[in-house]
Amino acid sequence: MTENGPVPNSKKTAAERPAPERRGELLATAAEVFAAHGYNATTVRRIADEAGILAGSLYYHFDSKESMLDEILSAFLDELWDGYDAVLAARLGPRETLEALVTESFREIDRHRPAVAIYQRESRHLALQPRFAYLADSQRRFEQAWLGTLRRGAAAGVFRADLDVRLAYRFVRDTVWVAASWYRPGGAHSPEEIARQYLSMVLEGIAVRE
Amino acid sequence: MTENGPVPNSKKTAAERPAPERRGELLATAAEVFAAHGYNATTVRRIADEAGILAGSLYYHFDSKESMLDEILSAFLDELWDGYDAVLAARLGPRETLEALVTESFREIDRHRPAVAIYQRESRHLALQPRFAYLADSQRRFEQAWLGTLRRGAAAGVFRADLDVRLAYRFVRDTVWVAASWYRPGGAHSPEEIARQYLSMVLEGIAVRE
DNA sequence: TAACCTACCAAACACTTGTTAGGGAAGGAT
DNA sequence: ATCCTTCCCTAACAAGTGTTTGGTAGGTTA
Repeated sequence: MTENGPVPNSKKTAAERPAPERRGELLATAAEVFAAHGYNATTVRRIADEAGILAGSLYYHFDSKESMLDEILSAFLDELWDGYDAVLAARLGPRETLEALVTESFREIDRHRPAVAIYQRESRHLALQPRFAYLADSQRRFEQAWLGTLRRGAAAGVFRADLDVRLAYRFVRDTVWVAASWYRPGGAHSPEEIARQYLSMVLEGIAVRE
Repeated sequence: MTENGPVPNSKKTAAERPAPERRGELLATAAEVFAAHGYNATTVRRIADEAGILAGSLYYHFDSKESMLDEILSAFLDELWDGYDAVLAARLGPRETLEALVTESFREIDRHRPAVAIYQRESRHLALQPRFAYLADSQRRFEQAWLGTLRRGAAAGVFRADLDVRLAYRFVRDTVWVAASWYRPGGAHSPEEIARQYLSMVLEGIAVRE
């Protein structure tokens, strides 16, 4: 029955994968626990507890703890790039592209907060494993999109040219994504409102102009 | 000899503590490994490997893995507050206080990069444990210092008053401290240079003024 | 009724974890 | 020569880890 003897990390094909509704619920609770306590500190028994089942029962739905993490992260990145690609395909000006990317990012944080938190915490060392190589790919594309926009803007005279572009890139990137560590859906501000204020700070600064 | 039978987390007194030079080296390598892989994912055998000794030998110098973490974090926070308190005691204007706090923060990142990285990754859930209650205290003082400065500046008309102050606080705080995740000592920019550019972005924005 | 599928449980497996106990080599002090 | 201190090793322990195996209640299909 199980022919995956010596082969590690064998993914089940879509055909033999069980009905997806329950999977989704379990992945959601797993993501929540991963985000709260970190991947390594999270035991499969804890996830199962939270879901109201026993640890072994998780293995009816998933190959391994690692494959849960894999599915959470790749689902998030797939959706993220759907949004980013739509923005980039519109070929707006640099400033409008930046605004759209920031807004889109906050929407993703709103929809995938646990996944974003996990990504931030674990992606650096996960990207070294072959299984999670797509994290490194994604990071490259990410840098390309943001850095390119900033460079275009500096060349076009809409962004300041006296700044180190890579510093500015990390500045904008970090500013946006660390929000996942404190953002709580259903809070006082909508994602769009947060994006508006963040953009105002990043673009205009917090100092009063004289 | 060891009278710490049922008492958990018993700290050794300064008198019975061994010579501090070796401790310092071991703490430095432990901090490096913690920062790279996360506290929970780091095994004491890994730390010992990196130090060229065996796992059990660590327990000649330290009570437990947790006490290593404790010492790393509290040493960092002690030094951080030495610097912050000096800045706050100077009673500068809001803008100058902000500039001094940011510059001081980047200096701390330069000197305690691993500790800062660990702090960011683990402080949230560590603060819940009684042993690490000082993390929560520190975070309260931290918020007080920064939020107070921003509020003073908004009232004095040097910072924009149309922004949500708490959003601005998190904005400034995060932009500064996440730098620890990519900063490498001895890189192209000195801490002061990075602080200068970050302050320029935070205060004036990255957009060109018309 | 019989066969089957889904989603779970109960119990164990091999392994890794932080930690401890006892010992010993090197070197300085007495 | 003896003692003491420092620093480490060897070898094990108990608890916790991810995972597997075989079984089973309950519903659906034939």
